[in-house]
Amino acid sequence: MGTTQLEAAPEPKYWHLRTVLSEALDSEFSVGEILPNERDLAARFGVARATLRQALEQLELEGRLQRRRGVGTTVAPPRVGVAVASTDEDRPGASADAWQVVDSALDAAPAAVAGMLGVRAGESVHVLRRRRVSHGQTVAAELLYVPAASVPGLTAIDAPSGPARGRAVLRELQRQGLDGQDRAVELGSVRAEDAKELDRLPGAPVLVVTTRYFSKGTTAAVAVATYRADTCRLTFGDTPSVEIHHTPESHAS
Amino acid sequence: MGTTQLEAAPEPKYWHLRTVLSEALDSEFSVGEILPNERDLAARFGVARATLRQALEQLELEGRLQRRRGVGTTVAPPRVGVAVASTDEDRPGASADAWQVVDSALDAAPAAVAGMLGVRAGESVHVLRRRRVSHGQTVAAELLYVPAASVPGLTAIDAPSGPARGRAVLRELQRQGLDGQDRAVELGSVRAEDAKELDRLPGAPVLVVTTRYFSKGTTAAVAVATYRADTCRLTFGDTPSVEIHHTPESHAS
DNA sequence: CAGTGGTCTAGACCACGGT
DNA sequence: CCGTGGTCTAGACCACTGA
Repeated sequence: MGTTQLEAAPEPKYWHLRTVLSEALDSEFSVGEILPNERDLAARFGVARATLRQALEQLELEGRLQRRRGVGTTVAPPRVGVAVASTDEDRPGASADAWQVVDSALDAAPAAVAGMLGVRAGESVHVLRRRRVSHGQTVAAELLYVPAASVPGLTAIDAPSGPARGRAVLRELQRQGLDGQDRAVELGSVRAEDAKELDRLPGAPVLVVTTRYFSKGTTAAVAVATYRADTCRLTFGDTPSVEIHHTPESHAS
Repeated sequence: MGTTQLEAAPEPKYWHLRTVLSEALDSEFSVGEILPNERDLAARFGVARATLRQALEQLELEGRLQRRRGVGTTVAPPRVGVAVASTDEDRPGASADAWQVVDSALDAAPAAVAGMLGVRAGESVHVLRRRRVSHGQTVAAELLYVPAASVPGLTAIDAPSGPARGRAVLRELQRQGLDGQDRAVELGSVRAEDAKELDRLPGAPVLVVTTRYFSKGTTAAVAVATYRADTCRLTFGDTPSVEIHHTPESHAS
């Protein structure tokens, strides 16, 4: 290729590109602005499209870019802070704007979940599908597993499944009283099933938050929530949604 | 390619491959076992190496695989749970085994950090480099920013920089009394500088934990810690390091 | 429809680890 | 030194969006 670079750089091209583009984003582009298409950009930098894409991938991972098939690549807004540790997250009333029940049914608990719940693997539990919307965008999809034993007062008046039933389960769970929570955060990839709802392709990176709800010394429920890693910053603590300038590349010197 | 698959699958090859490999890992491989090399695997599945690599990348992201140049691809152990919200994380005595001070110096605070600390951008603050070791492996690198105003009692007896000075800063910070913390977790990529320490290539995914320490109503310090996303599960809450079966693909139905 | 990003291929060479 | 994964290329075709 050309003789543009004169550095003795053992630095990969895509990484250098990432840096160059990152700086360009800071200085020459504004949020929402659309970048030149990948073929043009690759040509402009004198690299193959695959290499250019590797750099774009990084920037998307860091929440700097947003790419949509058929549309283009745009400059992403700073990540939104979503509060994960609010105390009354599951109270249907208080959290109506944060979580909405999509569906509910009785289903077998996966082995990992069954273990945490202390029920037999494959035992049927309530499975609530919930969705979290923030700033007009779905930022998280969740599966909430509630063993029948945790909601003894649940009547059969409501339908056996559906959103209404789900809300009834939540109400009853809340009525039992929850005295503690326990969370873990790890990196994962979107299941094909959640991909559409989160408007991402299968395999896109997500932050998986596993929550255990305790009641009277036992694990009353387990929630597995997947947050879009590109657009979300999970906040914990007393001051939930303080706006912080985004931290693209882990931290600067 | 061959006529092995008979599905009308609009599913990408790499995604299908990921699933197949994932199941194979569950049933036919044990932790630490070394997989066939990428060229062989690609040939075996009748795909290009790039496609095979895309599948491996996914599995590595999910913490199922570990790839090392010059060595090979091995089956990764379940992610280790690292407690992030323990109350006395910064007490030098109690956390000696978790965090170790690598270095310390006075340096300009990056804009984002300066904003949180309430100091002028570029103002000189104590910058502590710390490292967290778990199960004999470095799982996190951290930069702790402490403005001079937060450690008024700091004497000039110790060296102006170096690990010893860092420990002195920590001691003094602890002596001032911290009355609260505030955390945010987001996805990022390893800086080139941290890459070596974490034994990862630049750009590898990390969980960036930004912590603000409060004292007497003001932000006394800010820490930016980057955890290896492939090997770590961040835990919050009362029961820190309970072993949970890993959750590879966000969650199973 | 044209234009975008997403997938896939079949090569090549490089950087690194261990022998 | 060889074998490994990591980078890079130059193409091709597909899936989706919006005019």
